[in-house]
Amino acid sequence: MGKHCQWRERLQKKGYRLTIPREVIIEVLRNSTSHLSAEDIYMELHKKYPAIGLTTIYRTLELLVQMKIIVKFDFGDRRSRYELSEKYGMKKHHHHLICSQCTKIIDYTDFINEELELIEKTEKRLMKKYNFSITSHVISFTGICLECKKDQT
Amino acid sequence: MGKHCQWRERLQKKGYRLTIPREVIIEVLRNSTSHLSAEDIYMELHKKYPAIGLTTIYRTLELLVQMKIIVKFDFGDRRSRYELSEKYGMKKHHHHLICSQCTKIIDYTDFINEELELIEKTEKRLMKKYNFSITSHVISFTGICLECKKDQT
DNA sequence: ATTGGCAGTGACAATCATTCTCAATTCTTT
DNA sequence: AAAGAATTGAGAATGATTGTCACTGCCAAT
Repeated sequence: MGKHCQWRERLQKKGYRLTIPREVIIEVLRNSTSHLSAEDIYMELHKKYPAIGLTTIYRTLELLVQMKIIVKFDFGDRRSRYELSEKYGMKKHHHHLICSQCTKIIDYTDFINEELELIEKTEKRLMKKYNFSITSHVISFTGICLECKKDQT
Repeated sequence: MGKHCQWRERLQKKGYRLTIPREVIIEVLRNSTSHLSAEDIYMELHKKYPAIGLTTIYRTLELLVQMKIIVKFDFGDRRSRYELSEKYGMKKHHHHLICSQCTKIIDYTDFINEELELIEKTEKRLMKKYNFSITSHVISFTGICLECKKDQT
């Protein structure tokens, strides 16, 4: 078992219980190729666990974000999306490529080291200058993907 | 008159009319220190132009985004925010520093050249690899600002 | 100058993701 | 088993955004 299982301990240490919804929501996030919305997760679970309500999904996601077990993203499509944070998931750090037409999102991990180096340097300088504790960053590129480019004659 | 006035030509060339709402919405964006939401703009205008409705604000903003005269941002507070794009505004290119507590947003222009150089290089490589026309990028850092840090004893 | 047509508009209704409320249920610890 | 707290689900409420529709104002052709 790698680090990615320690979320249980993490929750319990804070007095939260391990419940079915929490188990399976994390499971869904782990098995997916990411960027699921609350509704996506609900749909996915509904097959096997019809008893779990959407409200619970939202509540659980909020808790997990707060515990930094998952990360919440806002790509411009008016709904939040979630993915396991690196520490608890198996995915490598990545950034996003967003198609503004079909809102498809591509994760890329290329050239990431170079980016991260710069980011780290920048973070340090910004924290000092603006007295700001930086906890995370977002880098994303927006544009038009191949398929959408084809479509627009 | 600098480039920042050419949005009129831009609209007209596409067959759109120059109307009061369009004029004043751009004016508000130009005079503000940015990141206004649709409602912010509505409030601002309502004093002098009570006849302009919120719907028109939304419609105009959508049009201006489409024309790339303004840029739409989604910081995680569940409402879109807008700023003039560089080409039509006077602001220098900048990135964002977001406080996750009070949602205050700091624009920073420091170290931006270094960042842009890397970004440009990365964009080129990504476009090639993923067959993706990149039109814009977002870099933002999230964290806790000085004031909020103080508050949380 | 009239008219036809369409861009532009505002009030209001509708939508949709998310949050709130509250009563019921399930743990955990006695 | 019982108390007390955490967790839950259904449904209502919220709030930003979008859709509808009738009305207005502008421009071009007659």
